Amino acid sequence: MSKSTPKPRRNPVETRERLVGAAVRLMLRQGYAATSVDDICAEAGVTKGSFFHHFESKETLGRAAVEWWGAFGTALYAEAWKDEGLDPLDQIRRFFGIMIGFTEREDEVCTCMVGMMSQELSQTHPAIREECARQLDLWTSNCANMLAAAKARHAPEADFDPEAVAWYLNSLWQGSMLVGKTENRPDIIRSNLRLALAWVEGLLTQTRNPKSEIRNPKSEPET
Amino acid sequence: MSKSTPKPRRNPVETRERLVGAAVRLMLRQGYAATSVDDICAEAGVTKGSFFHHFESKETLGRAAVEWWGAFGTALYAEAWKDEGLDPLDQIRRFFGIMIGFTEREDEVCTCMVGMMSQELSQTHPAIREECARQLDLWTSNCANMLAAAKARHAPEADFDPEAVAWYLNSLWQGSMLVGKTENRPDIIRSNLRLALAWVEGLLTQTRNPKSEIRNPKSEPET
DNA sequence: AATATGATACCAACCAGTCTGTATGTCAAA
DNA sequence: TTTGACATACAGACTGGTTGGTATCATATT
Repeated sequence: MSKSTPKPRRNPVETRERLVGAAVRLMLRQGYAATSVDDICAEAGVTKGSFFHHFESKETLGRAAVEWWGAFGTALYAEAWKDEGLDPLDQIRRFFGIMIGFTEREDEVCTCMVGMMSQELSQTHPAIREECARQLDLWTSNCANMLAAAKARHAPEADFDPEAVAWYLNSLWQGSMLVGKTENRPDIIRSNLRLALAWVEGLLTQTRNPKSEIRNPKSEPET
Repeated sequence: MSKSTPKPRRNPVETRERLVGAAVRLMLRQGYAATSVDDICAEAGVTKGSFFHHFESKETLGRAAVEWWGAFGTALYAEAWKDEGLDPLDQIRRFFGIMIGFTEREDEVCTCMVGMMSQELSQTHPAIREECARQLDLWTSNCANMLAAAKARHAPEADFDPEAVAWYLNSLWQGSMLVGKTENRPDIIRSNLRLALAWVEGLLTQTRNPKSEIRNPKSEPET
């Protein structure tokens, strides 16, 4: 126990983490462009030389910040699907519970790094846009898997496409955080999530779609 | 007819419009912070002296740009409710049709000034956040009115709160544009809108909610 | 003449990124 | 175990360019 890392002056791993953490904190509040490299260095307690030793550019750090947020989210959601044997519908319920919990943190605005960075940068910083897209893909495929499993178990006859529903829920979640932040009303987010969960539960108790003039359209991905 | 404004060199109204238009075009692409006053002046073909004659600051112009976008949107949606006698459910269908149309414009990214500005600035520029909130309020109350009218006419017994559903749809719309832009897949937006319309139609053909364990929660606005 | 517009030059602060130098840790040879 | 060469990690002054905003002056419209 004499060798328990006695606070070395140099700690490249920690320095990197501090920079990424500072970037997440500042950019989550101010956005990307309004956050200067100097701001980040000051927040992290690190100098500029160090910054550019670890990251080749501000954009590179931006990407790393989005990645960090993705890992953070994945860890949060993991609670929902950690139990192997759990009924997928209950997993979905937990999934919604986690999101609702995220709106209930004190003194923390309910917002998403991926949504913020993509909204601000998707048309000018392709590398960051791609990283954001990767994170959305991840969320959606996890969600679609739960939906597909729940459908197989509870309503194999139901007429919905798990992936389309997953994109729908992802969009609703992102938009809810945006609206909640704009209106300063996290209760809207919770209300939206409850309506969406009820809808999903409805989809999964449907044995045969009763009368749907409107059909679920085939998706048409372009380029 | 001799006095039909023979192209005066000075035209404060037009100058103002050119500046607002330039700001909308540039900020819609690059965001607020990344768009400089010089950029805007160049795009508008106007000099800086003129800029600061018409707007006291960049932030003031930002607000004006959000207002402009709101008016632009209102004009678009007006198509849905211009016919006095139209069945409110058909108004809603038109409403969705207008949004779908908005995703189908060629060479134009489907995005929203209000969502962009609010996402980037809501925590640092209160005045702009408030203007964005005003625009969302407008959209939502128009939408809620249609829903309430449709409910009164088609399903007075139905168990849903028009305002909550309107916020839900607003969130879905905003989030869909965000996700569609991130993924470069406008088809996701359309798919989401179709699912949402089907859901709304379902709500309105509901005579008595069949079995709803999950109830529509009372909203709890804070501060 | 008075005022509303617009043009131009200019400013101090700030920007991302570079450069040069120094401190620290590592590892192999002695 | 000591030494010393070397790569990594960090410090901070500096640079060329840009930022939002101002001061001043010119001209058009009333």
